[in-house]
Amino acid sequence: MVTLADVAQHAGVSASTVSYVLSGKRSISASTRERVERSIEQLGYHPNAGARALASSRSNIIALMVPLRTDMYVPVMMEIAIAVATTARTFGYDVLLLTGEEGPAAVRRIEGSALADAMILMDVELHDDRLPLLREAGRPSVLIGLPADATGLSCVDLDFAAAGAVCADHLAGLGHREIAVIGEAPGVYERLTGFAERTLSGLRERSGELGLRLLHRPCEGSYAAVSATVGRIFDERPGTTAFIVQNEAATDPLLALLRQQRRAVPEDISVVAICPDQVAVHASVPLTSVAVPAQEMGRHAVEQVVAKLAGRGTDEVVLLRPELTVRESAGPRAVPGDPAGRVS
Amino acid sequence: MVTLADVAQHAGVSASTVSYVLSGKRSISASTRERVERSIEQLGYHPNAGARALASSRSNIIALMVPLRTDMYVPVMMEIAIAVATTARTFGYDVLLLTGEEGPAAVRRIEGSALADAMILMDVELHDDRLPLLREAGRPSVLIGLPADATGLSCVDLDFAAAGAVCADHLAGLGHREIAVIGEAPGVYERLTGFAERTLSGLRERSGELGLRLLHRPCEGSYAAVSATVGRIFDERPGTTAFIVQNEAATDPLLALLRQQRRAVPEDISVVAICPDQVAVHASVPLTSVAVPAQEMGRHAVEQVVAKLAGRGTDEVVLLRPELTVRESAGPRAVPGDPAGRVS
DNA sequence: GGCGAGTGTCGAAGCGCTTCGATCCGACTC
DNA sequence: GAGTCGGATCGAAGCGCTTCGACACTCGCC
Repeated sequence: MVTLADVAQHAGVSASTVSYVLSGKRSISASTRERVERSIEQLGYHPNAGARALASSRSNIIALMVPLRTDMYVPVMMEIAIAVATTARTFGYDVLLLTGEEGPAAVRRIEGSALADAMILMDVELHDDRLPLLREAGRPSVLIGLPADATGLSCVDLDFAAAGAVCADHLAGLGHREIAVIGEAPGVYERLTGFAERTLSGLRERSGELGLRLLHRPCEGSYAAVSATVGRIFDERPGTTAFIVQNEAATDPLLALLRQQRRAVPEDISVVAICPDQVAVHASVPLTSVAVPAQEMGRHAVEQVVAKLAGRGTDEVVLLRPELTVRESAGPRAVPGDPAGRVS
Repeated sequence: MVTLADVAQHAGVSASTVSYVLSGKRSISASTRERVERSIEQLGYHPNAGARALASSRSNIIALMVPLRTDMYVPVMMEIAIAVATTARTFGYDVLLLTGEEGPAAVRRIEGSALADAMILMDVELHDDRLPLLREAGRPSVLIGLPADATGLSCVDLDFAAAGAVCADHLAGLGHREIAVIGEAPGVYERLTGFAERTLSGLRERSGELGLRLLHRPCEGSYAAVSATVGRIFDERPGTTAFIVQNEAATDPLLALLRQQRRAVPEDISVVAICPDQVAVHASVPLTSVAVPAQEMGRHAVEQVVAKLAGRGTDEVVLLRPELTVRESAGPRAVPGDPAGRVS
């Protein structure tokens, strides 16, 4: 293995000079720098990560805690994780993948072992047991999600309340008055991750202002569950003309069901989804949707954590503005006896 | 930060003794061990990862290279990644998440910097440019997937050829003679990852033996694409009575389409999928399927890499035996004019 | 022509751990 | 009771890097 000393010898300088060439922390004459760089190149030198971490007490690693479960909103998680990894690389950081399994112990372990310089947590619950540890930790951290109490913490998330409001606005603008909300699986609400509730409260508030009738039902993503839920919704509110879906897995079954029931989308029933663009685009009817900006969240989290590591940056809650993209699944409310209402 | 020296002082022993308690590499009297362990506990000591890596030249980190793209077979990838992370922890390893973006450079970087002790590569292509580097690397590696030339490398993968054969067997056993195969997106074949081709060749071979007629069509996962593909299939082979689907994203659209065309599954048309169990279970008709054992592959890869790190274990290609689970989507072929054929 | 201010480079002291002898001591043998 | 063996512990030497203070040298200036 090639070491700093090898490079120094090859370039005819001292080890510290090579180090300064690498870090840029002191000025080095152009000629020396070039010589050193050539030697590095020729010898194929890579600094030893362990030695560097030990000497500098910075590992250039960011820990990313992903949820253990692989059943829910997987594509979003994956997209965030990959965005985190690629963005981190552009700042010279690598990413350590931790699963939620270890819970708070993982935070302690990372903190204690100096394995990572900072942490990014996904899938944060409202009252997450890791939060107290993070607050008193010596290392920066950023949450993707929004806990009940965010004081002393940095967070990045979609403004789900605003997302709910945007959906309500859009459907109200199209003339809809009775709206059904197909939510995440009951388990998501039980785990108190918050985002589903925030959507709902934004939705409820705006619906109140706009005079919409809202019916909310949590729902598993399976075809059977969606079928049962939709059945109950139409039983309870036969006048329902629009759905808002916040459940990646439920979109396809919902569209399939409506088709089967000979309810045309968007002519008879409008559907607005809150989901990644990818899901919206690939649906059997391209979905008018509010995007969950997974990549942007990942990128943002890294940028914030890197800023903190650089001494810049403070604790702040960043809620990304939701953007509704009009596709084909939502149209004006069909007015009974008015065929014009069925023109898209 | 608490150091080894702090623990040693607190326990009234030398630093090396503490180290040996931790590593178990020399025998330590029970009383000393207990004293040291109590001190570790009380002080909340965690060994510094960098120092440990430097001194021992082992980082206790396994690098995992995941594909960059987030459009294809995402759930499988995520499941593998999480299985790798959790399994690695049980062996005392952490996982470094690398994206395919860097390509061969990442292999060199990890190798040179000693950031990780070993590598696991996902989404390996038939002629992957990383393979030569891995062969001459000083660190063990395991591929999830199967390249064209696996000499000098360890691989774990599902035996896709056998999976294809199992599907053919099952459908033949139910009396089907004309079978259509809906494959992965054309991009998957172009990238030459191999698994799709292996399925196909297994399928073709067994079909030949059994006298089945096979029609294979690559297909994007979108509803529109599946619709077009299925249309063409029925045009070309009106006698088709069964589908084999190897494309997670296409299963739902396929079932929706068949329903729309009033072809009942499994009464009129049988469907067998090659996909993760989760997808099969959640489909609108629970799918008879050959599982892609994501977790098992991840676990296996880690176990193999750990064995190699321990000096045990050799280069070997492990092809997991496919298992077909009978659910509800495949039944006996409907014999024209024989209503009994429609009894499941 | 000597002084201060830069500028570029070097040496050495660690960072916290592992690991290799070396040492110590009690138990056992003949 | 001297000799031997082996288990338990210690000391010290690094691992490869960063970083601080020191040093040498150049330059412009009064």
